[in-house]
Amino acid sequence: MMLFLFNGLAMERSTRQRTAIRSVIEAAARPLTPQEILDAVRESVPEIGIATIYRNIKLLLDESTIVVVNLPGDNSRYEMSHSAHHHHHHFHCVKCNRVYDVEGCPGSMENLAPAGFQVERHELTLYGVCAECAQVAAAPKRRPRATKVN
Amino acid sequence: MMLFLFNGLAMERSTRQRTAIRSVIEAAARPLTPQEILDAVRESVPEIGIATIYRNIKLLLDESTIVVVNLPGDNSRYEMSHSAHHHHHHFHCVKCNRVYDVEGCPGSMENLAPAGFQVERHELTLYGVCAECAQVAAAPKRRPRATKVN
DNA sequence: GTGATAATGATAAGGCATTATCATTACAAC
DNA sequence: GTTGTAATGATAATGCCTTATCATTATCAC
Repeated sequence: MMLFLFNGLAMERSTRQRTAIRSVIEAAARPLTPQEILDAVRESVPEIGIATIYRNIKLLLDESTIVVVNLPGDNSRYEMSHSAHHHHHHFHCVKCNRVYDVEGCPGSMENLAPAGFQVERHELTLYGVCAECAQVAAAPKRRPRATKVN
Repeated sequence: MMLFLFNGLAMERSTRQRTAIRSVIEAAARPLTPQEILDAVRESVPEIGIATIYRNIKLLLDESTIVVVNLPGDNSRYEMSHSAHHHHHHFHCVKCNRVYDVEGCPGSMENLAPAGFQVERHELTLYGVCAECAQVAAAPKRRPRATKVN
C-alpha cells in the first residue's frame, strides 16, 4: 500500500537483472556497448532482454554511476564514472573490437590548434591489436574470440 | 546511340550538381557532413536534393577523391583525400560544430598502450572554440552563425 | 504470506542517416 | 536539333540503434 516513498521519489528495487548489469559494467574495467553488456549479463541471467539493458543504462547515467564513451564511427559505450575521473584515453582493438582504457596522455594540446583557437579538451583513440588478440595470432588456432567481454 | 563506353565502363557525365559538389568539398579545406555539403551547394544550385549529395559522395569515395572522417559521437564527414595524405588531426568547435584540420601531432603513441598491445595508428580530436566563434563571442551580436560552410 | 507496484521481456514503434525507386531532366556524341 | 541514357529530385524504403508499450513477473514493506 504505497510505501516506497522517500521525499516523493519511488525507491529503486534490487533485481537480479539490475545487480548483474552493474556487476558486469564494474567488472569489465573498460567501456562496453549495450550489446556487450547483454552478452555478459546473459551468462548469469540468460533470460534478460536488451530493453532491460537500455533501461538500466539510463538509470546508471542519471545517477552518474556510469558515463558515455564515444569513439570515432562507433556506437556509444559505457564505463564506470570513477574510471573517468582521472584523465585517460582509449585503445580500440581492430580484431576483437574491444575498447580498453589507456592511462597515459601525450600532454598539452593547446599548441596544436591554429592561432585564435581555444582548446578545451581532447580525445585520443589508439587503434591496433590488443595483447590477447596478438597472442592468439602468434599461437594460431588456440581459440577464436568474438564478443567476449572480459 | 550507346557511345559512352571506355573499357566497358560507362563514362561519367559532368553536371552542374556534380561540379558544384566537388568544388564545395575542395574549397572547404575541412571535413564536411553531407548536410553541410548540401547547404553549401544550394548557394549555387538551389534545387539540389540530399540524394544527389549522397550519390556523389559515394562516387568520390570510389574514385578515392575524398575520404571519410569519423569523429567521436558524430556523423561521417568527408574531405579531399590529398588532405589526408599527410598525417593530421581535427578540431571540433563546440559552438558552430565545424571541424577543422589540425596539422601537428603529439608524436609516438606506442608507449601509451599497455604491454603487449600493438599500436597501428591513432586519432586525436581537439574540442574547443574556433577562432571565428571566439571573435563573435568577444564582440557580441555581430552576426549569428549556424551552418555556414566556409 | 499479501498486496501495491516497480521491473522485466517481447516486441512494436520511433529517430535518424543512408539508400533505393522511379518518373523526369539534361548531358553529350552524332 | 536528335537521341540514348546517365543523373537528378522527390520520396519511399531500409537499417540500425534506442525507446515505448503492455501484459506478466517479482520485489519489498507490512
